[in-house]
Amino acid sequence: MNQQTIDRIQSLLLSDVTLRSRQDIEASYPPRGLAADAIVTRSAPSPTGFLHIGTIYMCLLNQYLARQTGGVYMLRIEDTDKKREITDGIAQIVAALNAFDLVPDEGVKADGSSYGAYGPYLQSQRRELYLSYAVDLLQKGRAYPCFATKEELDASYTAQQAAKVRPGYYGKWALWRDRSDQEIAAQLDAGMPFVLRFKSNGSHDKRVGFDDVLKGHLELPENDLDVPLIKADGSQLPTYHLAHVVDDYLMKTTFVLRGDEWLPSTPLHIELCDALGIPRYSYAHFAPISIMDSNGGGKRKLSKRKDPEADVQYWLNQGYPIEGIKPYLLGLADSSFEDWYRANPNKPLADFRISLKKLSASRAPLLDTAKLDDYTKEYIASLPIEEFEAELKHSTNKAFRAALNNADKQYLTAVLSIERFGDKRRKDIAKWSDGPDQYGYFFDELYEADFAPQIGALLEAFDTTTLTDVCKAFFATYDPDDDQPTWFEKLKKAATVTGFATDNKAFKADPNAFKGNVADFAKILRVKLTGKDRTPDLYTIMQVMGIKRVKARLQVL
RNA sequence: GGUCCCGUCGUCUAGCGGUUAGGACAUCUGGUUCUCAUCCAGAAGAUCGCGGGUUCGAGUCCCGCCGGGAUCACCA
Repeated sequence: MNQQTIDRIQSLLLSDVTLRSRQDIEASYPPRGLAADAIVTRSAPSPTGFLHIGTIYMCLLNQYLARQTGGVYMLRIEDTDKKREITDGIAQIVAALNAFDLVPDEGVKADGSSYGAYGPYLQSQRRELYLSYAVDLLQKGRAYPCFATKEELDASYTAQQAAKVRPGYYGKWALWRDRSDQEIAAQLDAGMPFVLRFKSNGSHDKRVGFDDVLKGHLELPENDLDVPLIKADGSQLPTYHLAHVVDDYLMKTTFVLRGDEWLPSTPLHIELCDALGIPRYSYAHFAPISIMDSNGGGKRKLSKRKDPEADVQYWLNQGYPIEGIKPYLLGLADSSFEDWYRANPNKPLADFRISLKKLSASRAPLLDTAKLDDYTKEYIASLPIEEFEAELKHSTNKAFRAALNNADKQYLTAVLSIERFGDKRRKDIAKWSDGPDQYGYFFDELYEADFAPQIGALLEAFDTTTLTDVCKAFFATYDPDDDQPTWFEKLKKAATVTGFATDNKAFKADPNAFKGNVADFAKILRVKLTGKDRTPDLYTIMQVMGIKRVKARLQVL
């Protein structure tokens, strides 16, 4: 292209922004003056859909690495694809980061406004910056306009497949790379839109080497693709590639931590850095969270489309406590976390230091619900009763919430105190949505509505007379003032009277001689009282419920 | 298909030339004078993807193969 053509392209690119010299721009992004080993990270999600659990994972990693080195952790919103953007995308991201205590040192707020000295942190507001660098490339002969239509590109791709060559816009397949000034002028005269492409000097047969922080020294084929730099969709916004290289340069990112799906495009980013004359980045490509395919397809990357689990909201809606999810994610990132967590139950999670060595060993962390449940059960069991109560009262189950709020304060405390102290705490709640099932039966309205209907099915092995006899025999001697051993002695006596075995050996020797054993006897009482066959200790339940309620539920009038 | 990454119990992993291949979660058994959970004790579970080398000796180093994953958009 001659200078005239170049200048014409430039003025088209700069139709509504003023060109800033790189010197001018770079002067307003001074060095950060941090210690040499301080890591500056950024996470750069795009507001294009629900918030991916992988995004939270990435932010967590970025925050830890920055914080533990006295560095800076930034949030940059990559809103360069206006077609896919959703309306409250940014607010969603910010809210989730808040909830997970991953608030960035610099970044954007829910309303999209930036905070921090290296902003703006919203890419759509940095357009003149990208355009200035794009023009720099254009003037240096490292960028050119491409007027190829979708159809032409598709045809090219088809031809490449037929010829069994590597697909892509490169070399002789780069349709507009070597067009004459006349041809370009003709398109421009006709007012055709163009995409500004990078003019690659690389060769697929040569290799670039670089040291990945996590994967070690890598030798990849050089980039030879003339990728789009500035879109032709009318937005004049950059593609990820240009944006990444420009932003991280200006924002002084020292550590580009990103999912390893980016590995193949790293040679391109290196070439872009070289073409722009800026230093190459330190890349840290980590393995993204994967999942076991429910259709027997084996392990694969979490998919936004196929896996509801990929959506952070999926976990939050079910009431998984964030304080339980976070340690789980930390364990995924660094396998030494589990030991640390156990050894330091009272230290804040922020005290843990993620080791790069361990992170690099984390190859394909699998989202394992059973293990997550273990973490969240442990967390919920460890909660002080006041917090436990407060969280349960946030339940999404309306009736349960009402029951808790209307309950007598003393009664509620007694209910929630069951097996919540000492070493043998109950660990049967993994998520807050489990609350109604575990505690609902203590409240009469819920017992009637949700639990009593189950009784028949649970006790179908016994005939009605037996059930009546059991309840009567037990209640005849029941005294709430009895201590636990006395209570149990009486229970055994009642069991004997109604034909149940109290000697398990005798029962096992001749089961037909009895209606059941003590366990069966207790089960009848348990199910009558709670509508469940799995509950905490029966004695305590009766103590908490009070004699009136016990009597009513055993239906002994 | 090209390119790259990866390959130790069901799952996540420890391992960094000599180990009875360790742990966690899950599973199972027994005990904790009532169920479940918890807790305690214990069990089972890995021919370290396969085949060749190098070495006195290989999960650990080298080569080949196989398998899985990622990527090849005006999406990030």
